[in-house]
Amino acid sequence: MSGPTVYDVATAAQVSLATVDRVLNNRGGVSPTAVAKVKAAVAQTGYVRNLAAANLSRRRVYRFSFVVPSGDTGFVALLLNALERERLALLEEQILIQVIPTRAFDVANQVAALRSLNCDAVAVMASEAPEIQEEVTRLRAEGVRVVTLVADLPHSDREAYVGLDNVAAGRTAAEFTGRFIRGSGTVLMIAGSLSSRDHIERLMGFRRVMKERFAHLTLLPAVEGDDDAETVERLVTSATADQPLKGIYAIGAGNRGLVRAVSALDPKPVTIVHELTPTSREGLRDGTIDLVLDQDTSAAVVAAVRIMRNLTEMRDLPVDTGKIRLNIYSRENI
Amino acid sequence: MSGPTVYDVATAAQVSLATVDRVLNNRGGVSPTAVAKVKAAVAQTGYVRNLAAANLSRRRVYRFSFVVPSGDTGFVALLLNALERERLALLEEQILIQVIPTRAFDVANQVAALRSLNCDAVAVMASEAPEIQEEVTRLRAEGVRVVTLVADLPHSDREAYVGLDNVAAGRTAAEFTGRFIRGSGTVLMIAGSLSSRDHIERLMGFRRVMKERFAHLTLLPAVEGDDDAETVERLVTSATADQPLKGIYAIGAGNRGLVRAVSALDPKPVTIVHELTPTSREGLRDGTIDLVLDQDTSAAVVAAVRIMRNLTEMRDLPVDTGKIRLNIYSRENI
DNA sequence: TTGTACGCGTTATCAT
DNA sequence: ATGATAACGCGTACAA
Repeated sequence: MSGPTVYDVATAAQVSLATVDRVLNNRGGVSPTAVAKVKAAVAQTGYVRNLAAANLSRRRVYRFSFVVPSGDTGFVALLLNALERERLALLEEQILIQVIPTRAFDVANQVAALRSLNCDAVAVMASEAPEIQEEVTRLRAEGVRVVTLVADLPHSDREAYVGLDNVAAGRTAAEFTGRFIRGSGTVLMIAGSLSSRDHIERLMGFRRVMKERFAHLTLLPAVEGDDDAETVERLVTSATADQPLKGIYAIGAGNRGLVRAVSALDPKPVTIVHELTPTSREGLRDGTIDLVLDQDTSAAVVAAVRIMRNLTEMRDLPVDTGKIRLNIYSRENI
Repeated sequence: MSGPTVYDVATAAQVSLATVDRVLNNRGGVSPTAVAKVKAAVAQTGYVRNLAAANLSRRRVYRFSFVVPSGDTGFVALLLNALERERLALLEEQILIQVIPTRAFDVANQVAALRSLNCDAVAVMASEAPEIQEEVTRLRAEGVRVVTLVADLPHSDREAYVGLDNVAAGRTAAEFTGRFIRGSGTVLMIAGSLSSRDHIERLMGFRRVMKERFAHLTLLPAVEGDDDAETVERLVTSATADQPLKGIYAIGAGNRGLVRAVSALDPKPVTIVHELTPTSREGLRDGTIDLVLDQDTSAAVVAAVRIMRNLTEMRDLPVDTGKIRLNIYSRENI
C-alpha cells in the first residue's frame, strides 16, 4: 500500500539493505556494479524515501539559535512572537530553537551572545560591525552554520540571508509615494540609523526610483530617527516647520511618534512605513498612514529554519533562497 | 538527549503505554483517574510527541485529489505548476496527490470528474452550479472531505475554502485605482463571468470602495470577458470608442488581449489585473499594467493540503483558515 | 566491499 | 478499562 521500501529495492537489486543505504546516501565504498544495480532497482521500483522513518531512525536533534535584539514593541516583538508560535511545531520535528536576546546597537553584547553559542546553526540579526563579522567567521570555522536575519552581513562568512530585498522595498515605497502624491513638493525620508545596512539599502532604492520616475518631487536629506518614537516625532515636526511635506517614508521603527506628528498636520502627507505592528495597523485604519510595507515574520522564521536545516543536513548543496516576500498593506486589505 | 518518550510518561504515570496513547490521542475508554495521572505525567516530564515516529507508525497514506480546470496558460497553469512542484515533497510525507483536469465551464464534465473520485479528500475549483453542489453533498455523505479552491461554493457542504478574500481584493483594487487616477473620468470593470462567485465578490468590493471613497469617478457597467483574450480586447476597444478610460479593473483572465488593447491607447488608463502570469509580469514591466493582484498558488496548494490532512485526520476540530494572502505586485517589486 | 541485526518512538492489535 | 507486544521504514554499529 505505502510504496516500495529500501527492502524492496534491496531484493530487486540483489544486494543487502546496507548496500542500498550506502548508495542512496552516497557514502562511497560500493562497487560500481552494485551502484548501478541499486540505481536501476530504485528507478524500477519507484522508491521514494520515507522521511519520517529516516528522521526517526537517526534521531538527530537540531539545535538552532536565534540571536535577535530584545524588545517588546514594534518589529522585533513580532519576530519574537513568531518564534514562540513556531517553537512547539518545530519541537515535534526535533528542532530545538533557542532565542538569545541582545541589546540593540550594543556590539559588545551581541558579540558576547555569539560567543556563548552552542548549536548546529544560528540566525543572527545584528549590526554590521567588524567585531561581529569576525565572530561569524569564528563560528563558521567551528562548524556552526550561520544565516543572517532581516539585516544582512554581506561581507561576512554567513551562508545565507533571510529577509527582504531591501532595495526593492525602497523602490516600491518610492513608486507608491510618487503615484499617490498630487502635484509637486518635498518628501522626507526617516531612517532608523544611517549605519544600518537594511535602512541604507531601502534609502538607495527609494532615492533611485524617485529620481528616475518622479523628478518633480524634492527629496530632503535623510534623517536618523534612532528607531525612537520621540525622535521621529520631533524630526517630522521640525521638518514641517520649514516647508509643507507632501510625503514621508519612514524606514525604521518609532511609528508611534510618526503617527502623532502626522495626525497634527493638515494637508496630510502621503505616509509610507515599514512593518505591520499594532501602531501601523491603527494608522492605516484611521488614515494617518497610507501604506505599510511588511515582511512576514512567520515566513522569515520558517525560511530561516528551513535553510538552517538544509545547511546542517546536506553540508551545503541546494542554495535555498531566503528572500521574504514584501507584503503591501493598505486600508482596504489589513 | 532527545526528550521524554511515551514510555517515560507511562512510567511516571504508572500506567501502560496503551493507556498513555489512549489519553494522548483522546480515544476514550479510560478512567478519569488514569486520564489525570497521564496528564500530570505529561506536564511533569515535558513530553512532546515525535512527529516522525507517529507518522511512521500509523503509516497512513493520504490520498488527495485536486479537481481543477485544465489549461496551459494563465492562472490555472500556475496552479498546476505549483501542484507539480509540491508533489514530491508531499510524497515524502505519505501524501499522494492526484490532479484531475476538467474543462472550464463544462459542468457535466466537472460532475463526471467528481463522480470518478477515489480519495480521502478533494480540493475543487469549479463553477457554482446546482449539479456540482449536489455532487459535493454526495461526496461528503460518502465520507470524502471536500474543500473549495480559489472559487468558493458557499452554499454547498464543503468544509473549507482556500483562496483569496475576494471582496477585500476588489476593495484593494479600487483603492489603488482611485489613488492612481488623476482627475475624474470613467472606469471599466471586466469580469471573466458574471456568474462566477469570486468575480462577483471582487466586483462588489470594488464598487463599494469606489462609491465610498472615489465618487468623482464613474463606473461603467461591468462587462463579461469570458476569460478570453480576444473578447477582452474587443471590450476594451469598444469601450474606449465611446469615451476615454481613466481606469480598467480586469477581474478574470485574458490579460493578453487586455495588454494589446491598452498599449494602443494614448493616455493609458490605470490598469489593475489579477494573477501574476508571464503576460501580466511583462505588462508590469513595460508599463501597460500598473498593478497585479496575485494569489500565491504554492501557498494555496500548501494550505489546501494542510486543511485536507487536518480534516481527514481529526475528523474536524481545528477550523483551519484557508485565507490566502493577497500579493500586490508593481513595476518595482516583481 | 558487503551483509546482519537491532533500535528509534509511536500506533495498533491483540489479550486480559 | 488496561496491558503486553509487534510492526512501521530507515540508519548504523558491528561482523564478515
